[in-house]
Amino acid sequence: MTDITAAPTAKTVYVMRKQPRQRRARATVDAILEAAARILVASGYASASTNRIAGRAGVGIGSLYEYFPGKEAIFAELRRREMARWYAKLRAGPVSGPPRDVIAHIVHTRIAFTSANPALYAALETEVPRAAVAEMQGTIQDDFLSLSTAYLAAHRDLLRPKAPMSFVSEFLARWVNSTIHDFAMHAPAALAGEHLADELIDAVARYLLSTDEE
Amino acid sequence: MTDITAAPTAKTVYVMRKQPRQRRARATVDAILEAAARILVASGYASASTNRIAGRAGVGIGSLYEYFPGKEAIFAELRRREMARWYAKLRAGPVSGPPRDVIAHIVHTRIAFTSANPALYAALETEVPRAAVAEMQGTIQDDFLSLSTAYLAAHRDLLRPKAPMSFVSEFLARWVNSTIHDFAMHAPAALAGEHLADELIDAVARYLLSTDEE
DNA sequence: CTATTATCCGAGCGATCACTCTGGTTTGTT
DNA sequence: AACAAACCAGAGTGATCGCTCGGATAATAG
Repeated sequence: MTDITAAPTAKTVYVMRKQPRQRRARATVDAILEAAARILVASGYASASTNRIAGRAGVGIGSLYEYFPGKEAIFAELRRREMARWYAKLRAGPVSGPPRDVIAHIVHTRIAFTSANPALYAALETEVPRAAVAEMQGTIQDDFLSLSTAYLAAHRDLLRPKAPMSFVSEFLARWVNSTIHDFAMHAPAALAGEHLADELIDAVARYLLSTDEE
Repeated sequence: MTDITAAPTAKTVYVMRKQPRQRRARATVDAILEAAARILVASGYASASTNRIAGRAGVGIGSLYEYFPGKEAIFAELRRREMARWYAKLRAGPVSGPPRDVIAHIVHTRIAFTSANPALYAALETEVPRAAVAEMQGTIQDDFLSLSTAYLAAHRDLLRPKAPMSFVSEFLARWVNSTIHDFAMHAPAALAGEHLADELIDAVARYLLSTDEE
């Protein structure tokens, strides 16, 4: 006599069971992740069953569960790797220097990251339940934020907004990030054009700095 | 001999099968939608099965399928109703007049809408697969955009940006919308404060208008 | 009151799901 | 060569899923 209105007990484990040690095993994991990405893009999260992923990857279902405790963990790992790629690129550019250059670098990097594999990015952001990646937003996203905060603090004298520095920093990070994200979702064609980057950089600069030139 | 790697045939019908005609039936539909919302918020989209929704709503599973062709249609309808509420509020305020007033009205309305039922809003936006609501983005969202476009065109002489008007309009709509959305998702506490609205209005005004005052 | 239409119900069906378990194969070590 | 550890495989299991169908009940029309 089970109560159908009750919530099923969730396990919520989003970490890999173990890391592959041999080259062969690393290839297996990569194949699983690639298959998961392909199915996700083509058919959505709901139809990306573990059996189907394993089948497409050319590995046994047992091998899949050797490394991943469940379906969510696969996509969490997929997203983790994508994010790491972005953050590396972000760190590679000018993270200190004239504000306009830093702003431009961040905007361009963010757009480039989104454009690299638009379909996968969109699917990861919209199809995969947020719970599966909630933990990760406490790592990389926070790093991004603290980077922004540190930069602003170092250039405090140039800044116009009189709201608390901590808020301005968060406001900027979310603004840039979410706007590009929104374009990527609903108007991906605009990512390739020049207007988006130009206007965004312009808007941020006008908000952040006192208007002196021109 | 079925191919496990193949995608299952999707039906993709997101419209109600029929509208309830009697009062009794309208109550049934409302109960279903409310139960769906509650379960979605409490346990997520994945565990919001049709059987569970019907059970929680206190109606037979057969009644549910009398009005909805499937699970997705329920949440599509739920979202449709939420959106209609927002758009009505938007139209109720000053949609013409001094730019700063209009900007402020849009920002405040948008924040208020998100704050009305934060948990439901968040769940609808993050848990429900986008495919289930893609069609709707062609109706209300477009209305919002055309409203914005019309206003800008009417005040062309005041505007500073030299990018094409059509782009500026889209840029603004996405910027405001996505920024508030992002705060609602990841830092809902900030919605209640004054900084978000103030800084957002300020940033938009500085971007859109020539800096004269101060 | 009768006929018709609208509404409601829930047992149960076929499909699919996530995941386990047992046993075989490859790789590395000594 | 001998052994252990890492890796791979996939048939099968129990649970759950979305959804149908046939018939009961209530509202409305004539």
